[in-house]
Amino acid sequence: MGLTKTQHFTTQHNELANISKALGHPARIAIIDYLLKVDTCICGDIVNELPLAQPTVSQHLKELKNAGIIKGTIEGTAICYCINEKAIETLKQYFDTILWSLEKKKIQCC
Amino acid sequence: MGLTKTQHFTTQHNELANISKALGHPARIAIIDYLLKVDTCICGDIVNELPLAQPTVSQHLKELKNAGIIKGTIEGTAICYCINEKAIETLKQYFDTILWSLEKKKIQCC
DNA sequence: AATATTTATCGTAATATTGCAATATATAAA
DNA sequence: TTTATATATTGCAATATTACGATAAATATT
Repeated sequence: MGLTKTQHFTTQHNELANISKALGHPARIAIIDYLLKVDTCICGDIVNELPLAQPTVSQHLKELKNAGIIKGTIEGTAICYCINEKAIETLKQYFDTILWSLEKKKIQCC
Repeated sequence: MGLTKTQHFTTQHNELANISKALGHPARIAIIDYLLKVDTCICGDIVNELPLAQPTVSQHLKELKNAGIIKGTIEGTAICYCINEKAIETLKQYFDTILWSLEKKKIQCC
């Protein structure tokens, strides 16, 4: 098979899974790291920072963009990529909620 | 190829990617949701909660366990699964740091 | 011991992901 | 207009993931 049964799960579960999946590759984590490090948003040199060929980097950027984690706008011949704060906020809140739930339960059985 | 160039990235990047990857499937998000919902840690009925066959659920549980997101101990004939707070804490801190970095930069260019 | 119950593992088919060379596209500079 | 530069797309090979039937393993119950 290899085909996720997306339609059998809730929209919220699918959305969270999609964002997480987009972060599920070291290259994409490295891209985010780099975007945070540089001062400017013009990020044409991401390719030089990563140990991957240009088409591969382009593909990873596309996936991050599709998942809503980064935003990109054309700036002449370069592309301006930056992090979409909203997506990070969503994830942070999700994990905050989990931690809050765990505190409330106070069951430490395992 | 299909083979991630793990060795070309930092340990931290790989670790974050691994945890994120483990969350990158709606079934695994649903499992976490259920673990938070139930009061007891004995979770033998996860299979009945999910729209997937027992071997598939078992496989997803294994992945969550390998990534350190859940912990499981044998309780007689059943297995006691629960969330590993530490893993969630790691993720939360990661996103907290990102948000904090974004605030500091205050560049809203895209 | 025999049976039931619960979870794990194996094997396998279908699909997805990763990575890159080659090429296309699109703008900037000469 | 030609050339250089930057990014995207296509096509493809290698590997990974998803899902499940069949079966194994391990304990509880009778």
